Amino acid sequence: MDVTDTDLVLDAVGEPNRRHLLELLHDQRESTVSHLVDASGMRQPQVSKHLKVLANAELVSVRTDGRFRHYRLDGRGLQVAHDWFSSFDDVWHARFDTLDELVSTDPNPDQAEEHLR
Amino acid sequence: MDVTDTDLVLDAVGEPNRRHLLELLHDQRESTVSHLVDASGMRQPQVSKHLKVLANAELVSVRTDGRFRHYRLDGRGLQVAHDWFSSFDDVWHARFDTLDELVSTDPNPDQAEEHLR
DNA sequence: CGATTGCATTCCTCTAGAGGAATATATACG
DNA sequence: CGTATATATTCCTCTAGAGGAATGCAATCG
Repeated sequence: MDVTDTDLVLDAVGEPNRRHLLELLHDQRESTVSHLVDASGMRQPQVSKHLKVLANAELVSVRTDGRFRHYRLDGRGLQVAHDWFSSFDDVWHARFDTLDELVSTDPNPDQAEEHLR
Repeated sequence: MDVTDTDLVLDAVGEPNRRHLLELLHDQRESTVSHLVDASGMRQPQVSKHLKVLANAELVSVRTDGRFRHYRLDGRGLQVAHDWFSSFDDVWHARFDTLDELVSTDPNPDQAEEHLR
């Protein structure tokens, strides 16, 4: 069981505070650690540690400027995750197809909703 | 900090064995627990427990048939996750835009790759 | 009916990893 | 220089939750 990119990315995103950091980074083009500390309410060491995990999954990248580190979102990791979920798109396509079918053919749509999800 | 649908879904997916179950369910339209036990190599109680977490996040649904439970993917949870990552699509669009720009204007693309990610 | 099968649940244990405090390191500033 | 600031890292603690064994509970089979 080797750890793939997808594993790295989805493991990293599977933590609420890290998702919060990603959302904060989405607003500002670029953020320093201290800004993320203020905005997130977490303590500085936690922010740095979470950022390390995110960077390792290529979900964020860093630019060093003096004693500042400017973090920003990294499209590579984000796209890996997006693609993984996209591979399931047939599931919700099937969902709408079935719904269309029901609406157009079933005179009593209250029944037979088994597994229409 | 209330737990949203997105939190429920991404927390659930943030576990390798649960992702494995989702992938197994993607192949077969529908699977019993015992089939998932065989296919995953996990023990029955773990499979049942993971399925419970997935069902709670609306990532799978169940159909009961006698003493069998037929699980299948649920488009609702999958789409919640997909949508969350889609909201970041501007990040990788920006990435390709910048790449296009470099390719078309920069005579020496080996430099200045800072943050092109 | 008893035995078996399919699955859920309970209880226990154990570990990964999140959080906290202190410290290290590097840069800037006076 | 010494001091302050920005961030990373180390070490420790503690808890959520993953895994295992046993059990509960229906439904089916003979």
